[in-house]
Amino acid sequence: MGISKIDKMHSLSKNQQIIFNLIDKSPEPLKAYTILFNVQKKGIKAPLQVYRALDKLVEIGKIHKIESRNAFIACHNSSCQVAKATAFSICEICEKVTEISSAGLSKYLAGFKDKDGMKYSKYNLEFFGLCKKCR
Amino acid sequence: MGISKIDKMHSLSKNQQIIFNLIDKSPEPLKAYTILFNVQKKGIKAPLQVYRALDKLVEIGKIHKIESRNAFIACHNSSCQVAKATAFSICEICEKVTEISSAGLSKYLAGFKDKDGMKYSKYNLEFFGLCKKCR
DNA sequence: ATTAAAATGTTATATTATTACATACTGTTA
DNA sequence: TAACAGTATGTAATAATATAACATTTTAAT
Repeated sequence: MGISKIDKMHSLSKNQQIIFNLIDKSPEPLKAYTILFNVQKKGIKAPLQVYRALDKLVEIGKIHKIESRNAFIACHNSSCQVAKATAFSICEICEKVTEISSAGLSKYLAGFKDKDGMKYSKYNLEFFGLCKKCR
Repeated sequence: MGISKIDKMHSLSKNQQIIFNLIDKSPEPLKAYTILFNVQKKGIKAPLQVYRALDKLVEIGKIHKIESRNAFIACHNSSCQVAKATAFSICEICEKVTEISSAGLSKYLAGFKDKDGMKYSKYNLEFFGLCKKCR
């Protein structure tokens, strides 16, 4: 992709860093209160502290919310600097969630216009099915 | 589309009918507790009665859940008999939600395979932007 | 009539998320 | 460096969303 634009430095605050680390090393999406439970030993005691950090991390694109599951996953799509174009596959048995990085898909959706010619600035797509292991 | 397959008759139960009617005539997505408030005069008193009807209505494709808003909208896409392929546009200012019926979009997504060749049995897509009125 | 599936009614509770308010930290610029 | 604005934190209370558990009734097909 040639020389990439320098990422805006979003140096994470203490709570943001703690919560991002937890989500980033988790193999599965984490729910807010699971996160809360896991960071209480680090001094984060209240739901609001978690939600505030989650909101910010979503805003800057470090994590994504899986809307159908009310859970959060670290961004694994290097091209996604902001939370504006997300796609996931979700296994309906084991609940494994994977972020989909498909240039074709993102190009198609970013260019999609509805019948009134309206284009959209963001989207979230969740695919459901059975993962390899569960079939 | 020629002679259509006879729809399986899902005659709605009393609670299902009451709740579907309310959602169907609403110009905007309704939340579960808004529904509850509005049907209490009809004898539906508890959240669970609402959620059970909602679950069934979603299952048979009469309504859809807008996941990012925790709200429910009647299906306005004649081709969608079951809740397996849904796409919406959502205005980030006025929160107007419209179901998108695009043959091209549904064909593209129904045929989408990820990089492992995996196909999915369902999807939900939510586009975000500003509607005509809000721009 | 019997029966299985679906739907209902009711209470209690679990889970997810926000409001309100006070305080502290960070980086910029006058 | 003082003042300021923007961001982040801490804390308590509460609002909003959703499900568990159990008893009963209705529906629709034998």
